[in-house]
Amino acid sequence: MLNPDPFQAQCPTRVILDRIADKWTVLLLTAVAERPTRFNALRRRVEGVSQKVLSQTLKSLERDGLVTRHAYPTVPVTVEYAITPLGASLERTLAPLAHWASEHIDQIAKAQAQFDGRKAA
Amino acid sequence: MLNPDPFQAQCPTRVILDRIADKWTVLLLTAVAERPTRFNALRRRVEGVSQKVLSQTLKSLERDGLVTRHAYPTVPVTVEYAITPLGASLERTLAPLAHWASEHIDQIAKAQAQFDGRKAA
DNA sequence: CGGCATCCTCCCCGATACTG
DNA sequence: CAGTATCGGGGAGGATGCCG
Repeated sequence: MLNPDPFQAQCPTRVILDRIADKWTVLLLTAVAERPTRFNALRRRVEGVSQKVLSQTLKSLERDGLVTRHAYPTVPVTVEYAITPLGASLERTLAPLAHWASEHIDQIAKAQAQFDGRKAA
Repeated sequence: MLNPDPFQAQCPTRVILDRIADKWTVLLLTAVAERPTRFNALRRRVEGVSQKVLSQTLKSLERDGLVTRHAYPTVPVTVEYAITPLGASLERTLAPLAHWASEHIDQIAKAQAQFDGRKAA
């Protein structure tokens, strides 16, 4: 069993955090959770993600069992990514963060302005 | 008002995610939320964080109004970091992630092993 | 359409040394 | 004790080109 202390390197919290705390993972998990989506549709949906990073991120999401990848033998090939039950449960625990963000973004901006103002003064 | 679509670059979700989705921010927020803590105590509590990155991360947490920094004029100086109400509310929305992590870490490990097994085969 | 390979750049982060 | 300054490596991630 892993060390449960959330501040030790090998505890579950740290391991999960190291996996999802990057620029795109949470965003893509959320996007795929909405509905099954094809590669390029995902690329258009999530503004700013490059093809390479999208591919990489989806692959590690697949590896972790959070999304599935299904290739249909059409011409040209169609690839659809979908959420798994495991991924959906993670997405549900992350969803409140989006709500928190919209409700508190103004407070953050205000705090930053105050902090920067004190520095300049 | 900011764009509420969570997949556009300037929406609150993206802004917040860009701020907290790094290696140490969530961890330090959680640690400080437990109790007010001094710099070196924090450093010992959170295994593996370097002095420089701890200092940087605390400063940006302070800038965002998520933690406070209070210096006591002792000799040598004592500096204590504490959570703010804003920081506490963020920490509460992040806390379920730690629970999710301990409950599902085994499933993730299993999915990874299966994925890697298929690749090798 | 959905990738992989390659190259390259930036900046995150660690190590070390020094300061009030 | 609580930082700042400096240096440097490595990896994340962007741009481009090619392929099934």
